Amino acid sequence: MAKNDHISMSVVRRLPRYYRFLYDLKENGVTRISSRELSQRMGLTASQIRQDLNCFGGFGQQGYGYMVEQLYAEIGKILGMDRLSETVLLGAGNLGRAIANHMDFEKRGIHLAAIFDDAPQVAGTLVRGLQVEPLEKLEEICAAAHPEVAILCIPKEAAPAIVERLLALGVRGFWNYSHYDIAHEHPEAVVENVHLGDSLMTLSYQLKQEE
Amino acid sequence: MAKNDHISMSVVRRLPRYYRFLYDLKENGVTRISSRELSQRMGLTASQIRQDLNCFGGFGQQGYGYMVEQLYAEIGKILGMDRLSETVLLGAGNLGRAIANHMDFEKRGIHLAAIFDDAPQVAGTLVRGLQVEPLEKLEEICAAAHPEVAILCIPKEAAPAIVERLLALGVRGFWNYSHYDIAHEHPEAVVENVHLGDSLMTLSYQLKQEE
DNA sequence: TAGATTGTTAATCGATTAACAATC
DNA sequence: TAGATTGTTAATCGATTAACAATC
Repeated sequence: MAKNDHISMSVVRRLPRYYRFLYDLKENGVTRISSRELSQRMGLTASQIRQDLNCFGGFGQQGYGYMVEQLYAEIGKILGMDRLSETVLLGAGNLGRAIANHMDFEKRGIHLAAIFDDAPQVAGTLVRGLQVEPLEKLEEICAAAHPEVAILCIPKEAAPAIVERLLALGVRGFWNYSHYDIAHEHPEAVVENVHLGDSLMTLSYQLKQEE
Repeated sequence: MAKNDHISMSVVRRLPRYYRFLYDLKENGVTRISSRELSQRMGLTASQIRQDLNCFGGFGQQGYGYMVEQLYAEIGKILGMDRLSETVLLGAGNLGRAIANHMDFEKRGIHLAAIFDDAPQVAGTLVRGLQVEPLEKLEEICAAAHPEVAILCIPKEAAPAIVERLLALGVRGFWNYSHYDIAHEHPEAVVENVHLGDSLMTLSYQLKQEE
């Protein structure tokens, strides 16, 4: 499918946004769109949109534009939304429970198979219909579910040991809310960090500049 | 304080990570560090660290390195961690409540003054010691608290009207978990988007590439 | 066909890395 | 002083924008 084998992360990080805009266009009954009109709606240049899309193939039609539904489907495939990755969630504190309940996992290519936490307040409770399991059952449950993704909503201190166990169980990707630097310690892992505190501090910086 | 008046967002987004690493070094009793050693710990180049820091001033000492505690304090000041921004949270669903309970707001320069939600399940309940207020009290409460930041944990459809009201009340910065494109609609606002679904989709993309 | 818009190459801009003189 | 390491300039690399030929 890919025209080039290496696509820069700058491009990849724009794909989900294209995907969302195209979904909205589709829902609003728009069937075709030019790079120029999409660029105006998204606040990008038309040139960038055409460059981005052409990393993956010629999805448009010269003189005409892009078919919204087809382009939406193509980007979905590129992002891997045409299958579900088995996934386990580590940590059922405030954040872990909110992620479990809030995310549209199936629409994001994820199937949540199990949730783990040792804390007595949550152990055994139901979260999104799943019983929170103790960590000692990690190996047993993962041997059956074969997760390739783990979501880490655990404290930094707990992360190193759990990451080791998950890697040994075949987990390849981490959606990492902890401050443990998985990518640096395990270069073979695929890591997407979500550092909410960092994001908030960046907002603070920008506010300060405006004064 | 700033040497240059415009600092690129590429640099700014690295600052919170420096801040975290320096905090850990400080906690571990490290008093000074060279750009080379920090670069090895963080997985950056020494050159980039020196370039980044020099956007804001000469914090190091030639032949010696950087004083950890001093550098930590300087970056904190640059990020605005030396004061608290009054902040309101909109939306006390799964995500809003988790954000309220989970974030170390005070350590991130934020004071959470009020939480708003109209849903009957949460209206009037206590979240992080604050009573969830109905949206009709937004103007009254903001007139007293003068928030400059709003955290949006509300659905996309609810966002446009609420953003208008918040801007009219003097809010300048938005920590935006919704899919409403504030920055595009209101170029004068400072916006930091947190699009968790987008982040998860980029993880999915990266996993797919590895196969 | 004429008009429109893509796909793609070339030009520009910005960010990162390398090199080294300044200096502690 | 000699050694180390910064601050800063220059070189490289990568990403974005502009331009235009291809083509629907």
